[in-house]
Amino acid sequence: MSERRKQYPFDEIEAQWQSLWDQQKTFRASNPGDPDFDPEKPKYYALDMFPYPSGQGLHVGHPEGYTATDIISRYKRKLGFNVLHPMGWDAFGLPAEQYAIEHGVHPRETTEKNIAHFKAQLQRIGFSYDWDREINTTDPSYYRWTQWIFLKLYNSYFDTESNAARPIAQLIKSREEDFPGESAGERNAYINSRRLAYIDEVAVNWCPALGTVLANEEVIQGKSERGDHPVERKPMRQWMLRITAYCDRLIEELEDLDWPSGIKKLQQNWIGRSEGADVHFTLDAGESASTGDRITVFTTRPDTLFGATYIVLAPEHTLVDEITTSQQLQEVTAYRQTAASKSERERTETSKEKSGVFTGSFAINPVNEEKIPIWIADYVLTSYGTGAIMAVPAHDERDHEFASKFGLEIRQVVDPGKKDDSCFTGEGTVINSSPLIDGLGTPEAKAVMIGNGKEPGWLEKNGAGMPRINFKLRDWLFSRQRYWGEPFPVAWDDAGNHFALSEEELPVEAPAMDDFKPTGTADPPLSKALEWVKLHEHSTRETNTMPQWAGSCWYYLRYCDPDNKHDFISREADDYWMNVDLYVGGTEHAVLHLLYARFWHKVLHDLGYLKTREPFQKLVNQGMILGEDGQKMSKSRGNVVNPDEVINEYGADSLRLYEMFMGPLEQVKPWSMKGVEGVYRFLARVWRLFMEEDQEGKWQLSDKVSNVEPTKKQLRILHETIKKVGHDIESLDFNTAISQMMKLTNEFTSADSRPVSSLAAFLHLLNPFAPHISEELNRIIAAAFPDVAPDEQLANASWPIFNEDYLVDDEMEIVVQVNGKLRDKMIVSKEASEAELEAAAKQLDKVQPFIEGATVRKVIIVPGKLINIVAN
RNA sequence: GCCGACGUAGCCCAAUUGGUAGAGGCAAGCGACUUAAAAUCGCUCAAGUGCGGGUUCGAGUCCCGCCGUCGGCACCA
Repeated sequence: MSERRKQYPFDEIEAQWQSLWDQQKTFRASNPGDPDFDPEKPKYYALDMFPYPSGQGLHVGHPEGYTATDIISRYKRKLGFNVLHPMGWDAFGLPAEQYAIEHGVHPRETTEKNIAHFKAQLQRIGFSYDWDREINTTDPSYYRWTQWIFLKLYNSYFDTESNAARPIAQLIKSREEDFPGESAGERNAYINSRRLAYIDEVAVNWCPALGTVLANEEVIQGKSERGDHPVERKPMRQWMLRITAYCDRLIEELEDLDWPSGIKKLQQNWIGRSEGADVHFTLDAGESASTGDRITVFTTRPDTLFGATYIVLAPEHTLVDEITTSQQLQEVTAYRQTAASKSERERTETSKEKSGVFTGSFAINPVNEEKIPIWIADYVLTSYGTGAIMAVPAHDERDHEFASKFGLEIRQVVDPGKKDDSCFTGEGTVINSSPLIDGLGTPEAKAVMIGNGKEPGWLEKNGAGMPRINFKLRDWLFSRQRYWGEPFPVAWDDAGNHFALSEEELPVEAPAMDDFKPTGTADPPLSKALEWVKLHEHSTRETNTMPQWAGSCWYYLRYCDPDNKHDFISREADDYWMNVDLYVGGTEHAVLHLLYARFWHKVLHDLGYLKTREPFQKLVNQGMILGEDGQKMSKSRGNVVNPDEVINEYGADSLRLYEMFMGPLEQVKPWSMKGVEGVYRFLARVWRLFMEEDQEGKWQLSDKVSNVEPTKKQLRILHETIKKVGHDIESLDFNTAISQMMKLTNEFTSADSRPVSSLAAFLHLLNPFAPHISEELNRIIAAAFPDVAPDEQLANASWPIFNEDYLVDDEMEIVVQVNGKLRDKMIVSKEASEAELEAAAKQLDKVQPFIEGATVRKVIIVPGKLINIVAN
C-alpha cells in the first residue's frame, strides 16, 4: 500500500490542521474568571480515563474511547457548549521503576520519554484536547495536592451521626470533654484509631524479589504478576484508608448515576453488603477455657440457629490458643502452620477439598443450650465477619461438604416445601427448631431472631446477639515499598508516634537517588536516603510511598483548574465544571479506580471542598478491540496494531472513523485492516465529491460543485442525515451515524450537479468524526463560494439544524399482509383514510386469492406502515 | 458455581413502542473505463435472525427452557 498513490493528500492536510489548532489554541476551554469566559454558555465535561504511559506506546485500543469523547466534544462545541476535554498521565507505577532497576535509568527519565511519545501519538490523531490543562501525576506541582488530600484524610474521622467525614479537631474536642482525665497518650491512641488514614498491622502480599507489597490483583497464583516471583503472606505495618466507613453511601449513591447496570452491580457485589446477626456462643468450661468466655459468629441465617451443629474458627482466630486442648494441640499447631504458609489464593481455591481440625473444645448454642464442637478450618476467613461461623451443614454448601467429610451431624431445620435432596440453601419453612419459630417462613423467622427494626429480637432480648450488617469490602491498604510513588507527608518521632507535616511543607519530594533498588527487607528504598529520612533532630520521615491509584483518584478535579497554586481546585471551577458529564474507559477499572475515586470525592465533599457527591455522572465502558485473529492483542501473539502505522497508510481521519465504524462502542470487536481500507475509501469518495484531478494530477475543486438549488431528494437525504447523525452522536451510536453519512455520500456522488449548500452542511456533520478532511474541504469551498460557506473553521461553527418538512412525503408505501404474511405493497396518498386503505388493499391482485371465500375477521392498520387483513 | 454481555448473509454490523429482516462497510461475481492492470464508477449475489417451546393478527424484538462464545467474580458465612 505504501507504494500505492494516496487517494487524497491526508498527510499534508492533517499536519497542517493539527499545527493550526495547536498555534491558535482552538480547543482551549475558558474558566470562570478568564477574560473570554462566557457564563451564559452551558458546560460539558467529557473525560477519558488517562493512560499509564508505558514504553510500548499506544495500541489501537487506546484511541477507541478517546475518539468517542472527541466526537462528543467537537459536537457539543458546535452546539454552543463550553467543553472541557483534557488529557494527562497516570505516570507513577511499577514498570518505570522496574525498568530503572534493571537499566539504571532514573524513572523520571523513562517517564518523560514515554509521555513525550504518547503525546506525539495522540496529537497525530487530531484529538481536540485542551493541552494547556495537561497533567502528570508525577509532577510535584500535582502530587503536592495528592499529599494535601492525604493530610485531609489523616486529619478527618467518620462521624456516624452525620454519616460523613468531619475534621479530626472536632473529635479531639469532644473527646476532651467526655474524658477530661485521660492521658495524652491514651487520647492520642484513641484519635489515631479513628482517622480516615491510619496505621495498622495487616497481612500483606510480600514479594521479596520485588521488595514490595503487592495488591491482591497483582498476585497470580502465588506469584507476582510482574516477574513471576514468589509472594508470601506477612504481617506488616501499613497505612490504611478507612473506605469501609463509606460502604453504605458507596452503594446508595450509585443509584442516581447514569452508569451501565452491570458496573453498578459489580460495585455493589464488591462492597458486598449482607444483613444478619452476631450470635454469641458461650464456651463450655473445658480444660483450658475459662468459663464465661464466648465466641461471636456472624450469620445471615439466624433462622437456622437450631441447625448449627458445630462452630468453625479461622485458623488465625485469637481464641484458638486458649481453647485448644492438650490432646489436640499438636494437630492444631500443625494445621495452623500449613494454613499460614499458604497464599491467600491457595486458601480460597474453591475447587480444593475442605480441611480442618477439631480443637477439643465445645461451645453452647444459646438457643437450645446444646454442646457443639469447635473446629478450625481455613475455609473460614479471619478477615470477614468475626472470623468465626456457626456451621449449619443442612443449609450451607460449604458446611455440608465439611460435615460430610468429618462425619459431623447434619440437622435439617428448613423445609424447602418441595422435594429437594441436595443441600437446601434457599428460603422455606422452619422445622425441628422450637415453638418460637417452627412453622414460620424464613424471613419471618429471621425477624423473630434479630428484630424488625422497632422491637429487638430474641437474640438481643436474651443477650445472645445483635443485628449486624457486614461488608466484604476491606479498608484500603495504601502504602507501598517503592521509590516511584508519592511520598507520605508524614513523619515519626522518637517515641514511635506518627504526625502529619504541615501544608506549608508540601510537596514532599522524594530525594534524587542513584540506588532505588529494594533493600531486600521490609524497609522501602527511601529508607536508604539517610539525609532525607532525617527530618529533625528527633523525627524521621515516613519512607513508604502511595500506590498508583492515588494520583488517579482526583485527576478529574485538577483538570478543572490545573494551574491553581493555592488550591487543588477553586470553588468557582468546581461549581462550574463538576461533575463529569461523560466518562469513558475500560471495564478493567470498573471496580477499584472508580470506587477509590468516589470515596475520595465523598470525603472532600463532606469536608466542604466539593459541591457534588459523585464525580462521574455518566459512565461508558468501551469494548476491547481484539487482533485480526479474534484474540486479545498481545506482544506475544504478535497481533498488536500500532495506530502510527494505520495513520501512515490511511491517515488519522481514517483511523478515527474506523475505530467508530467497527461496531457499537461498548462491544468487543476484532480489528480489520480491510475495514480500515473501507472507511478510507469512503473518505476518498468524500474528497472526490468536491475535488478532481487536473491533467498534471493536481487536486482542484470539481466543476460539478456549484451554487444550485438542491433537488427534493437531495434535501431529503441531507436533512435525514442531519437528524440521524445528531441523534446517534447523543446516544453514542457512532457506527450508524457513519453509515448514514456514507449513504449521503453515495447519493451525491451519483449526481452530476452537486449543490454546494448541501455539501457545506454535510461537512459540519462529518467534522466531529473526520476533522481534518472536513476542515480542509470547507476551507476550499469557502474560498470559492464565500456566500454559501462562510470563511470560518467548522470547529467553531454551529451544527446544522434539520427541517422536518423535508422529510415528509406526499405518498407512502404501505405493506399489505393477509394473516400476518406479506402479500403485496401499495403506494397510497398520505391523506388516505383507513377505509380507503382497506378497500384499496382488498382490490390488489395478489391479495384477492387469500381473502376470496373467507370471512374477514379483523383489519389491523398501522398508520403509515401496514395493513393486515385477518381472514379465514 | 455465580454475575454480566453477545449470538442476524462468507465476515464486521443495521433494523422507534412487537409492524416489509438490510442502512453502511468488507469479501465475492459481473459490467464500464484501460493496450493491460491497479484505482475509480455502476450493477449483482447472499441469511429467515444459535436451538426448542409459548404469547400475538404479526416476534430478530416479549415470556419460558436450553446451547455456544467472551468478560468478570469466586469458600464473604
